[in-house]
Amino acid sequence: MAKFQTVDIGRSASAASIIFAALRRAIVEGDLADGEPLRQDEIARSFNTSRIPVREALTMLEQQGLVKTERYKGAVVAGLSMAEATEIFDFRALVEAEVMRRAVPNMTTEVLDTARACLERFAAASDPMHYGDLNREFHETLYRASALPYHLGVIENAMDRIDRYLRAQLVLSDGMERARREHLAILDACARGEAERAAALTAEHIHGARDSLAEHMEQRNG
Amino acid sequence: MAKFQTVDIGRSASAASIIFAALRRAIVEGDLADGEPLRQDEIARSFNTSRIPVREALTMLEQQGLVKTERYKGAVVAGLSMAEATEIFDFRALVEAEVMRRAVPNMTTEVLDTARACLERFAAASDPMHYGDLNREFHETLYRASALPYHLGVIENAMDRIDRYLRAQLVLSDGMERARREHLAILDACARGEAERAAALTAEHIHGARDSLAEHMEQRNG
DNA sequence: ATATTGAATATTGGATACAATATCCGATAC
DNA sequence: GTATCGGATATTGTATCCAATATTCAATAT
Repeated sequence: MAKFQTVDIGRSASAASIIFAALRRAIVEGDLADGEPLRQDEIARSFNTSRIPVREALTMLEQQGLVKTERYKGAVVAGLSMAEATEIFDFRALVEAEVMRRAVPNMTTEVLDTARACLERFAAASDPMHYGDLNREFHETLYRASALPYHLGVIENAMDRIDRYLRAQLVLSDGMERARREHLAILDACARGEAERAAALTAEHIHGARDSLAEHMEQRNG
Repeated sequence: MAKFQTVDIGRSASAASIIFAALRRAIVEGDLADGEPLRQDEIARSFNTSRIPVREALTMLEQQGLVKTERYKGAVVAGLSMAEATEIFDFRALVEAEVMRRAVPNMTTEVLDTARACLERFAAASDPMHYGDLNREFHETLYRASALPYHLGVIENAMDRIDRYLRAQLVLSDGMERARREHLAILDACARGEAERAAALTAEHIHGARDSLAEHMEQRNG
C-alpha cells in the first residue's frame, strides 16, 4: 500500500526520440524542403549530441518514408511525385472512410463536442499555418472513437507524408472555406448517427483534397 | 560513352540492413517467440559486428511494430493480442480487396501464369513451413498488377505482423485445403476479369483466416 | 519469515575515434 | 577546350569506450 502519492516524473526521453520528433515535425510542416539533405554532423551539433542518436532518428524517419537514405551518401527529405501523392490520398480515403463508418456508433456527446470545438477554433484561427494541426485534430478526434489503434497509426503515417502539400494547398483559393463546409457536414452526419453518410462524406472530402492538390500543382518533379 | 560494360557488383549492404533482414525473417517466420528478449550484445557477437548496427536494426524493427523497446531495458519480440490480430486482419481485408479490385484490369496472362505456378508449387510443396512463403508470393503476384506501391508496402507490413500466426494456423486442421480452394476461386475471378468478385473473394479469404485463427487460439495473452 | 537496503553485475544509451566511401577540384593528356 | 585521372576533403558506417539505468542478490532490520 503506497503511503505517499507517487508522481511519474516524465522519464526523460532518449536523445534519439527527441531528435526524431523534431525532424519529423519539421518535415511534416514543410519547414524542410523536398530533397533537402540532412547532414548527421550538422544535426548532431544543433542538438549538442553525437551522431549516434541522429542516425537512429534518421533510421526511424526512413522507415516512415519521410526521408530517403543512400549508403555513404546520406539522407534527404523524401518528396512525393504526383502519382505517389495521389495514391496516398486514395489510400486515406479508403481507410478513413472505413474507420469513420466504425467510429460513428461509438461517438459519445463528449467526442462530438470536442470535434465541434476543433471546428470553432479552426474558424477563429489567425495563423494559417496552424490550420493543418486543427484539421488533423478534428479528424483524429472522430477516428479515435473507432477504437482501432492499428488503423489510426496507419492513417497517421499516411497523413505525415502528404501533410505539407495539404497545408500549402489549404491556404490557397477556397480551400479553407470548402474544408469548413465539408467538416460541418461530416460532423452533422456523425451527430445523427448516420455512419454510411459520414463515411461517404469523408471519402469525398479526401478525394476533393486530392483533386484540388492535383490542379494546383502541375509543376512537380516525377 | 562507356567503352566497357559496367557491372553492378551488388553494392554490399550495410551491416545494419543485413541484421535487420535476418531478424525480421526470424520473427515473421516464428523462429523467435513472442516476448523473447533480443540482447544487443548477443546479436552483435553472432554477426561479428559491434552493437551499433544491431541497434539500428532494432530501431527499424520497432518502427515496423515487430519488436517493442523500453528504454534501458531492451527489445523484445512484439506479440499480438487477439484484438490486435483481429484488427490487422480486418485492415488487410479492406486494403487487399481494394488493391485486388484495381489490379484485375491490369492482369496480363503472364501475371496469371505466374500466380498459377505459385499454386502448383503450393500444392506440391513438401515443407509445410514453406507454405507461408508461397501463400504470400501468390497474393503479391496478383497485387503487383495494381501498380500501387504504397498500398503494397502497407500490406506487406500488415502481413509481417501476423504471418507467424497464419503459418501456424495453416498447417492445422483443413487450413491448407481451404486455402487451396479459395486461391483457385480468386485466380479464376481474376482470369475472367471479374474485379468485384475477385475483391469480394479476397476479403472473404482473409476474414476466413481471421475467424479460423480466432477459433484455434482462445488461449492467448492480452 | 518478510520486507528493505545497498552493493555488484548486466544491459542499454551515448561519445569518441577510426575506416570506408563519395565528392570535389586541379592537373594532365589529347 | 574537353575528358580523364588522382589526390584532398567531406560524409557516412562501424568499433571501441564510457555513462546511465536496470536487475540481481546477499545482508540486515523488523
